[in-house]
Amino acid sequence: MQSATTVPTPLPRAFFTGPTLRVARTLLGCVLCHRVGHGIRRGRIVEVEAYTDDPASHARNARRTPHNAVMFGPPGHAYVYFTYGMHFCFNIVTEPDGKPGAVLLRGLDGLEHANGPARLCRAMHIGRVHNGLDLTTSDLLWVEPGHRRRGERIVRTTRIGIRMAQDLRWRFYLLGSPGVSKRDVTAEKRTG
DNA sequence: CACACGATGCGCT
DNA sequence: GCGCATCGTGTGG
Repeated sequence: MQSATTVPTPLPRAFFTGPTLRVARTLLGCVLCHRVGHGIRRGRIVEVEAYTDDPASHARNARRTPHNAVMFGPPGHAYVYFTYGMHFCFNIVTEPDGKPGAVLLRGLDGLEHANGPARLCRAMHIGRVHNGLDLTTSDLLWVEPGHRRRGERIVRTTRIGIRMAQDLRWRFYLLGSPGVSKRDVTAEKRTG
């Protein structure tokens, strides 16, 4: 049990510098933290997707634009974008500086209505102002180490809501977690 | 400058 | 399963 006055212990930059797929898997079980008002809002990460310079990514063709520039920057920063005229999505930048990569957070446990990337942002009060924020040095928004429970399995399946590269199984979630936005029963059987 | 459309979610059929 | 809200961005004329 942690006291309310505990100083943040954010995951260090080295955690996010690795290959996007590995960082994505490793983020499962970690805890996203945001100071909101007088308290800290926390959610356990239970569903993620990896994006690099693949055809479904905002950094497709490794093409850098003002909009996706954060994805090319140093790891451990927040990449927040606005979509469908009303929703925000929250990513964490991966890979060494100069190489594009990010992990989209799609589901949290421990909060109501934090399943799905847009609802996650609403539940965590994350928005446009957080784009580019360094999560490894900020005392406002950060990620803390977590753990997977004994026997807790990772399901590996395809990403959601994209048209390109639908064959890639770059979505990962924790089996049985209520914060998962969309289950894949077939993939769960493969998991065992 | 016009326009198509999206890493979504909600309500209705 | 389908339509739609609502707007920033990329692309093409």
